[in-house]
Amino acid sequence: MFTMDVAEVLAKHKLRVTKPRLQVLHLFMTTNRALSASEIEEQLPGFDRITLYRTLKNFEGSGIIHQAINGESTPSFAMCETDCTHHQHHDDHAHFHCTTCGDTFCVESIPVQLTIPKDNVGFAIDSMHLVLRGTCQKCQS
Amino acid sequence: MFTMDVAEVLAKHKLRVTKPRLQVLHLFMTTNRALSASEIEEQLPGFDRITLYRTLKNFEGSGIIHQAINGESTPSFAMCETDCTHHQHHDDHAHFHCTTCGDTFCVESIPVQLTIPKDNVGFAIDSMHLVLRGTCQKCQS
DNA sequence: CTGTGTGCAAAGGGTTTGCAAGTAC
DNA sequence: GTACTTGCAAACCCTTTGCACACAG
Repeated sequence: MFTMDVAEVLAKHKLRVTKPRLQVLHLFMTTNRALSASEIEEQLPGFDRITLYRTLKNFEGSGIIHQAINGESTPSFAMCETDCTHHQHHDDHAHFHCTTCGDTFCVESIPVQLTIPKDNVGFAIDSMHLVLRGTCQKCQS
Repeated sequence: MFTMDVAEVLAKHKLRVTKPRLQVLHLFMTTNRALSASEIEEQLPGFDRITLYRTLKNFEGSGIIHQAINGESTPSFAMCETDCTHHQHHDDHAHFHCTTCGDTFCVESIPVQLTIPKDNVGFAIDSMHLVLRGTCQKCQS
């Protein structure tokens, strides 16, 4: 039963196992793209919106999900594929955003690593994000 | 007098020369970083907020400014360094965002070009954005 | 003169905070 | 039992829309 796996993930990250958290985490574990708060609300009718925002913040802080920077004003989140600690996320891949349907996908086939010389521009770079925008396969009629 | 240059830019993009547009454009032309709507409001006390949003949208549509994707939920804009047409912006460089002070800078020394194979992931890629996040020189005490 | 731009009010969407009741451990 | 979590209300940005007046060309 799926609840077992989902609960284990919560426990591993030292989060209390509650129904809202199980619902949201299960959704992420069965979705192959990044989700925004409003998309999650559509998938979980009746889910309390405030609880959702707090859940997302908790999951992100615990390293269960990472924010997929996609150039939109409303943030999307996706599951971290490997273990992430609180301060070091492993979202070292590009993200693609379809400007037609609004979906955001992790593109793990395009890795992103901190290869830029860190000091030749005077900035201390903590993270790099590669954002691809265009039209996804489904929307290419 | 600076007004001359600013007005010329507006005229070149076939925009009517009005006081609000001159103010906003002058601010962009004398600022070496990307600006959000709220930052512009701070710089231009008394400026009408609605007019500001419309001005930014007009400037972006005319290719005078481009949106600097920086991973924040509130968009920032910077001047296009070369001529941009309505549909093809030349913001082909990385953007750095300081997570301490919130400033966003264009990093023209790091070019970004559409070199990714366009079809090996099923996406038709229209634009690529490289976002660097960390601490700017000023905030590195 | 004509069409575009401005500025005010109002509304809309996303997100956060305060607090009492509920629940995981 | 205790501390954490939920869920409701309310508030808080940021941004857009409608409309009358003003102004650039």
